[in-house]
Amino acid sequence: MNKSKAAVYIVEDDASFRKSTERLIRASGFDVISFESANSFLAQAHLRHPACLLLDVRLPDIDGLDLQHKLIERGVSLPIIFMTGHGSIPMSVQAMKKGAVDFLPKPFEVKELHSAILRALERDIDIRKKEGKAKRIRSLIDRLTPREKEVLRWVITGKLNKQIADRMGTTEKTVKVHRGRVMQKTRVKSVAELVRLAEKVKIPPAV
Amino acid sequence: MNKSKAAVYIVEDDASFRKSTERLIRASGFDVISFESANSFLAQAHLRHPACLLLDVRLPDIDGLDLQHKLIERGVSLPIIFMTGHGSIPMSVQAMKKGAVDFLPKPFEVKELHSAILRALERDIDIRKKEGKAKRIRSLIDRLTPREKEVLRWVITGKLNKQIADRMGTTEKTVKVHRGRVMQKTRVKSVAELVRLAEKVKIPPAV
DNA sequence: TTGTCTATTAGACCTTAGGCCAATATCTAA
DNA sequence: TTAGATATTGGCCTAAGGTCTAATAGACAA
Repeated sequence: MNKSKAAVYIVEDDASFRKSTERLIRASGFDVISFESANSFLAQAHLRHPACLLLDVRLPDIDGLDLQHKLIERGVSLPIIFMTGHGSIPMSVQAMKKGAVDFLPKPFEVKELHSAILRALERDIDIRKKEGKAKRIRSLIDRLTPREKEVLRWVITGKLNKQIADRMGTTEKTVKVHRGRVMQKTRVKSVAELVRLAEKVKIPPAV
Repeated sequence: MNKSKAAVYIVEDDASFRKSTERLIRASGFDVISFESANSFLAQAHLRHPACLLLDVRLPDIDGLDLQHKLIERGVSLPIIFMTGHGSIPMSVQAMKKGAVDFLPKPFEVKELHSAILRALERDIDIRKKEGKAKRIRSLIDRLTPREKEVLRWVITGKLNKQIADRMGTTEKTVKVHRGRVMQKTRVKSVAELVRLAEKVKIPPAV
């Protein structure tokens, strides 16, 4: 949406390079928050969004690639653009395999950096949107009782109430009640919507 | 499945390197089919599968990266492993961005090549499986008449027959008939299955 | 011209789904 | 012990889905 409010995190130990890059990015209309080490960045409790990370590979404490790995492990899906003065092909390949948006050898063109940032921010917006949606859906589904969840899985499998009752060892009447509550609690008005909802949070159909 | 029958295509102009690589891969139990130029590879009418492509970046006719691009344009989803003696970081990054499985600077370890091939073949199997499934589904859906397709889209949106009839300017009866035929032709027994089917071939719900 | 495919509609009939009200039983937390 | 959540079932009634038979009509191909 409003990209002028987007944040670009920079983790770079070379002070002069960091500052000049900072100025450059600010000039493009982004907010910049910089760090001179990986750990000081990790100490950040809260990340803004949309945002992306401009990351130097060689750092005093943690290697840039290791930081990338740590973020993935923690489930932080912040798009990363690597910068490096002494990179190698295997290094760049590894970074890209793990989902980096780009890998820029210093010195690089301002245009390249700018386009990489735009791509990274777009990706962040995309991811956040999906994550947000999945979160909202999960919170709805968490309100279902165990029995209701069971019915949900059979319903999205396409089974009739009668069949569900058989498999669950109960009566059709009971299934109907559970089913009705599932529809209420998940706020959908049709099985089709329910199936789509379940897909988004990867609830598999029952056996 | 049976990886011993997998094919590895090699496109490499350096004859000695090509032959030694060929031997190496054959020793791992794969079939190898090699070419000394991109065009001779492109002339191949039919690709085997599972398979992957070991591609040199610098070639006499077409650049390896351009070949990758051409394959993508043609909708050929063959996993590619690049090899190169004079590569650069931007080159490897570009290749990876476009979906290469790996990018190996010569000389590389046999182990690396081997693991890259295994990953590439697995990816190919995955892709083929999905493509095959999508193809089968599309062939089912192609047998639907225009009117039936229209009904299909409304059904997977979760609309009632009555509502569909309104929007299509016809009667509920007619919708029921179309709907019944859609279920028959697509061989599903429930709306839930139909929704899942449509998802797999990316048929969007109606407005 | 004839025949097939497609689209449309009707009527009859049966099955499913879903909502409303009421009641019972269990279990847990306050 | 009591209130609340959960699971269960029944009866009753309406709406919606699904199938079958049958008929009409236009488009297109042999």
